[in-house]
Amino acid sequence: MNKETTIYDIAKELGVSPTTVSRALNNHPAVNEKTKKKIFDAALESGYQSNVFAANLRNKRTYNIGVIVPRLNSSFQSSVLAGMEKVANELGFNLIISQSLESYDKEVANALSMFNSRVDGLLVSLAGDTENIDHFKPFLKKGTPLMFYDRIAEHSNSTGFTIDNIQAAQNATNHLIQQGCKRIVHVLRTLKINVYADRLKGYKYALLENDIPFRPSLVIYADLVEEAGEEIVNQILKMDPMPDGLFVSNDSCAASCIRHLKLEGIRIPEDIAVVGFNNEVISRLVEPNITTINYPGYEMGELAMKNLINQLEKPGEGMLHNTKKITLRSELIIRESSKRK
Amino acid sequence: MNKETTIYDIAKELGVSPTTVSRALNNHPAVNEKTKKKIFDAALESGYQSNVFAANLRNKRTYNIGVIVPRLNSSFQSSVLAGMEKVANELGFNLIISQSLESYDKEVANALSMFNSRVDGLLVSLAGDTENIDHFKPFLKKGTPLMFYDRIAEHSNSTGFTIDNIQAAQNATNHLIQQGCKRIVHVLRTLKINVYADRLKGYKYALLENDIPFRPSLVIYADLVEEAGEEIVNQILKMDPMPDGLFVSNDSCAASCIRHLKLEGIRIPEDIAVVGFNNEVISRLVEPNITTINYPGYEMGELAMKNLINQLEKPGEGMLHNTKKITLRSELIIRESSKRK
DNA sequence: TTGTATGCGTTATCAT
DNA sequence: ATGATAACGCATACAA
Repeated sequence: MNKETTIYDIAKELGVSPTTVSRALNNHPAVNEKTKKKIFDAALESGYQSNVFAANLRNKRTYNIGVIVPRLNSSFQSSVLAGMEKVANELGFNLIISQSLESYDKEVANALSMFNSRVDGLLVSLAGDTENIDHFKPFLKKGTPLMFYDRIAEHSNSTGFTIDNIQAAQNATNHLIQQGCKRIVHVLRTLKINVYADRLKGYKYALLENDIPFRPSLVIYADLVEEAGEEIVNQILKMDPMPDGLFVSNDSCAASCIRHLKLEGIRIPEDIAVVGFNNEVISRLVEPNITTINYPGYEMGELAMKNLINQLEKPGEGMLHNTKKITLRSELIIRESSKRK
Repeated sequence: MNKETTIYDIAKELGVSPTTVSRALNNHPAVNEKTKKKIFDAALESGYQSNVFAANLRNKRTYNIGVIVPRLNSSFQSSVLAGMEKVANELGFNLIISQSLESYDKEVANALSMFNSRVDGLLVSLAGDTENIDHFKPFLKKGTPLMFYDRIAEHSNSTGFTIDNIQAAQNATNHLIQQGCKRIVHVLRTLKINVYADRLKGYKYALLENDIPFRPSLVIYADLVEEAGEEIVNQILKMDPMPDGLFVSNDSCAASCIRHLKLEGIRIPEDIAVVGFNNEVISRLVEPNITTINYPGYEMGELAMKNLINQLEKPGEGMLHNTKKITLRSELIIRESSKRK
């Protein structure tokens, strides 16, 4: 391992001081153009590479943003991350990503690791297990910007990016009712996560609005993955009378349900009308195409990252520095899986 | 911003030297158990947090691994990343992720940024644009482990993780031929990427094996995204005579093709038998289910990360330190989209 | 077992 | 416009 070039080496080589080299390399205005040129040339020549640690040690900044996601291999989450990465990259920040795998313990460990890595800011979508967010307190105490997205901490003071899940679910359910559905099954993951709790609320509101009684037996809790469809359909088949509407909290799972319903000879949407959530690619490819809620994940990622970095650069000044909740627009996209008229 | 606790503060508080504190905190054997206990307590009490930069500045290690992917929001890539993150996390490494968005220029910029961030190792899946890999030379020169996966650099000396794309495509094509197909369309992205070049080879080999002439007009180059299906189907419809087999290089695109073929009244698999690639979730949800090649992305991510870190920890000793290519098992999964008998 | 002194590479302060 | 110096916080060679 040959020693690396430092500003001292360049300084010695050119007969100037390290300070001047540092200034030149950082485009400080108060340095002669000719000197600057010389220094840049020498730096290039020698393959000089700025040592970020030394710089960080002084600056107390890392230009790293941490992101904690429930899982990386989710259609929605990877869209969000793509949006975040794009913005971060453009603004000169790196993304450190870790997954909680829906486990509170892992989330705590990841938060600690992010804290020790001294990320400049942190974006989090909470794990399903998480009931308190004390593990993020060190960030707040230190003044490190912390924001949540999608699965947000309702009762914290941190900014959260969401869609209006209540309204979205209400729209979805209302739409099913308008199509003539009277017994609508709702499939969600867990009430611990705000996202699903809100959607259940919206579902209930819509029923109420239409004088349809809420039946707890029509709410199914399931892992919203492709594999869950079969079991969900089994439960539906056992219901008597059979439901005539199905509102599933994500599209992959809705697609899986549709597939298994069809295998049982049930017609979609005639026998059961189906609505999904997220507007994943899959909703446009299965047959029939799935009515869904467009959830702008990529845009949410961009927006969240922009705001986080904005707060970083201009503390206390950013438009959102004391905003608690940013709600993105989402809308119902009606397709064949629910269209009866 | 209140000043942070350092080992000096703890040292002063306890009347010992900073050295002792440093040693205690790092579990150095040569330190009295009682002293160690005292120091740990004081550290906990004061909310001491080790400064990674100062440590890195000395150690010249970051415990950060860089990953450059073509895009984050891809079903395959996010599986790989999930596998990588799991292993890295368990072994105490952070993941810095950036996307090239298939652009050579962005890849170069990202590589530079990773280099400046001094990642301990780098994992790369190349952009579609990339024709040379000189931008990774600094890593090699410095001795930073560099490995490729999926889209590997064929003529470099770096380890690459792949599946046998030639064999996989050959199997897929052979299967279609066995189902009675004589005019098989192959859809791929670009020959610049080894993955697709190899698959085209496998496709050709299978034809050759079965005395079917290779017709360049049956090879379609397209962006393998959901949106591309319509245009691909348009091209197919113009072919005379109509093809009777379709081998698409990923499942989302295959699903999209199937959808548009069906909209045109073409029966799958009777009129055209279809094979996809990757064994994405979608392949099990559309109708008919898509015959595909199982590409173990998650496992590839795990394996690549394990090997990279292994090389990091035991330079020159790892089982793979001088291996050029690791090939994972992949297999043809036959489903309804191609099954004629 | 513990401590002293020094270097890691950069940048901010102050002086020239 | 440039330079000398100190400080960032840690870890290690060497000394005791």
